[in-house]
Parts: sequence; C-alpha cells; structure tokens
Amino acid sequence: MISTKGRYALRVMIDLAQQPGGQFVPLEEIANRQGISKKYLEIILKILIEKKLLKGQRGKGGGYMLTRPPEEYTAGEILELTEGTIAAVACLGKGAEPCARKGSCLTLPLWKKYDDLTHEFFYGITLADIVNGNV
Amino acid sequence: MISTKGRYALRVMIDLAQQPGGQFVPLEEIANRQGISKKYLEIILKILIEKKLLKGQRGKGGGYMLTRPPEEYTAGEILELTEGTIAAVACLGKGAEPCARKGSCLTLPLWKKYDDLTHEFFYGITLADIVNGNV
DNA sequence: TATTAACCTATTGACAAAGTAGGTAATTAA
DNA sequence: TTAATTACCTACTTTGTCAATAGGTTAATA
Repeated sequence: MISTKGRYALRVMIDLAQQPGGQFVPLEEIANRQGISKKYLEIILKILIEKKLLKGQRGKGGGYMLTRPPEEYTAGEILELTEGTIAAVACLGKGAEPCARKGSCLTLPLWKKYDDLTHEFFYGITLADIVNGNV
Repeated sequence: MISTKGRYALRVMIDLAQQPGGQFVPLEEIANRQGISKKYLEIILKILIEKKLLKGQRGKGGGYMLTRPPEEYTAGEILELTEGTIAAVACLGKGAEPCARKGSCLTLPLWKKYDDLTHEFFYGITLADIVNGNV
C-alpha cells in the first residue's frame, strides 16, 4: 500500500505543476493548500530534492520549484523514489535478497505479472496528464 | 504491499489444491512443504476457515481441506480476505472514512483506476490457473 | 541587520507485522 | 478406556516502520 510519503509527494508535485513556472514557491504555501503539516512536508521535500525532482532556494523569495516541465515527470518515478519501491511483494522490491523458493514458486509469475502491470501503469502517466485531467 | 499473511495464504491454498481432493491434510505437512512455521500458519488457516475457504477436522486423520474446487477460488478473494483489503491507498480501502478532499483531489482518479486494474487482475486469476501454470 | 525561508539532527508515539508459547478440545486407533 | 493425533484457542513478544514533532542552523534578500 502506498504510504502518505508517496501520496503527499505526488500531491506536492502536482501542486507545483499548477503554479506559474520559473518561480519559487515557499513550503508554507504548499502546506496550507494541501493541508499537510509543514514539518512533515519538509521531510518529503528533502527526498524530492535529493532525487533531483525539485530544487530549493533559501532566504526571502525562496522556496521550491520543479526542475523539469510537468510532462517529463511520471507518477511512477515520483512514487518509486519516495516510497523506495512500488513492488507488491518483498521479493520483487529493489535490493531484495534472493528467495530460496524462487525456482519452484508458483506464485512468483503472478507477482511478476502484477509488478509489470503496476510499473506500466504508473510510468505511463505524467504529471501533466494528472494536472490536465487526462486520468 | 502484500504481507506474508496474504502471500502465505495463497501458497497454502495452492498447496492444498495440489493434493488429492476429498481428504484432510495435516497442518504439519503443509508447513514442512512450504517452509512456514507451524504456529504462524495456524493463524492464517484460522482466517481461511472463518472465511469458509477451508474446512478443518480434528483428531487423527484430520487436517485441512478445500471447500470448493480450485477453479472456484480467485487470487483476489484469497488475498482480500486475508489482507483485509488490496487497495493501494487508504482512502479506497474497505470501511475507509470519507476523505475531505475527495471532491477536489486530482490524485483520486489515478488511485481509482489503479484500484480497478488491481481488482480485475487478481479476481481474474483462479487457483486452478496458478496450479496449472496458466499464469 | 532584520526577516524570510530552506536545511539539518534528533526524538516520539502509535501501530502492525511476524512470530512464539503454552494450553484445551475433539477424533481416532490400539 | 487410554494414548496418540491434530485442530483450535488465548495471550504475549519482538521488531520495525509510519507519521509526525521539536528545536536549532545556514543562506539569501530587503
């Protein structure tokens, strides 16, 4: 299940995509609009900056800004970078230790198929799609 | 993410579907074959019995047995009954309290679409499909 | 120099996941 | 009738993550 981290991250990115581009938006504005605690948002924005999805600027007139146009972000990218993984089962997660039953596991094909489906779905949707109501 | 509860439940159901029908299989056998602790399996089997997916019989010659033919169980049913829900986000889970942002949430359509996709996928696969390698 | 606003480290409380422990009740075979 | 078998039941523990809070530091601007 997608946690608040990923869900809030997506909402923040959408929020920023809806603001006039090329200028910084303070955290406080985003937090107020989205109804999310400022302190908690900080943590999420920090991740998004580390992953180069956003850039930040300190001091007066500072805030946060997208680093690319909205059509160049996918929902999959945002979710995977904030959640760590979007795999449905642990054995398919990033950096999972190899499962001993791998060769004989009858459920593995099922999880693999679902995993592919999930990735195709979320990586096929851009921020622009969401903002423009094409989803 | 699907927890061990749901994943083990699915494996147990598959295991039973692979045994000769019409006779009880002791928990110990299942646990040994699947490499799952007996005590933990008990908890999972208890749920499966409450939900009528299995029946149990005590005493010598007792054990667990499917209540229907394998083609009449879906993966979705097994996962949803053991996990509680297979929704990707809390606001779509079973018995979720209504979200205040529901009307204006741009991410809701995304989650809803993924939720539909997920349900279609798992409810479209039967135990028989899995056992017969059709997945 | 005061204000704004991002950045940083640490801590907390609540909860669930995953599993353990030890006993009780029912069924069958000797 | 007794012993063996096996499901069933209640309670506990351990570990970890989620979600958030608290309080301070650095950088940029007016």
